[in-house]
Amino acid sequence: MAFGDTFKALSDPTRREILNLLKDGPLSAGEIVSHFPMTGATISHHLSILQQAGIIDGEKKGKYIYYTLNTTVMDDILRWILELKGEN
Amino acid sequence: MAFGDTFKALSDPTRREILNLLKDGPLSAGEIVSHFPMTGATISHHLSILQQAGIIDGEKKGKYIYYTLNTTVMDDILRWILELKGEN
DNA sequence: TTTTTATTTAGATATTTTTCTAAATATCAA
DNA sequence: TTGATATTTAGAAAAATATCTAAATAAAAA
Repeated sequence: MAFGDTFKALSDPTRREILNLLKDGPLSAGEIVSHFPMTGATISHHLSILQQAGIIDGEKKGKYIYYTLNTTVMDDILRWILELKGEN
Repeated sequence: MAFGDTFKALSDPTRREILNLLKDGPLSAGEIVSHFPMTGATISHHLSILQQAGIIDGEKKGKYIYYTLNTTVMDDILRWILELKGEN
């Protein structure tokens, strides 16, 4: 919800990789897990942190939970950086 | 030097506040310390992390070390976010 | 209904991070 | 040169983080 949560969420390489995967469209938790050498529990934890930070959304469809990017928080980050650069 | 270092550097509130201070121009380590309720050693550590990440530069002038923003790394972050948003 | 599949939650451990105090280094002033 | 000031480095403790295994929950399939 705050910048801290966002940057903290983005500071982990696994989580950034998850975002890159979601760039091409929604994926279920299991599909995401299959891209990493970690357990489902670990990836679930990372997904929870990303969701908490508002960077992704999860929607349950039957047995699966599909995750999608939500870039509105990213816009806040963009603005913060531009502000820092004095280009705003 | 990598995204990880940059986001990790930005994920701490004290460090973000330091960057905000430097937005208005260079400051010595001591001047920066005076804005926080932490010891000089702690702030020195934060400055080191920011410098390691390439977000600030430090130049020694006699007894003092003046720190300045270096926003070129921020441009990489900007591009990464825009890329994620598919606006690029 | 029972079993299987998808995902999360709980609890534990190892690593990393933040912060402190004390000591070290470098520069300036007397 | 001696003493004071500015800053960093070293080492330690507490808190946060990433990861695992095992257990819990929920939905689908048999």
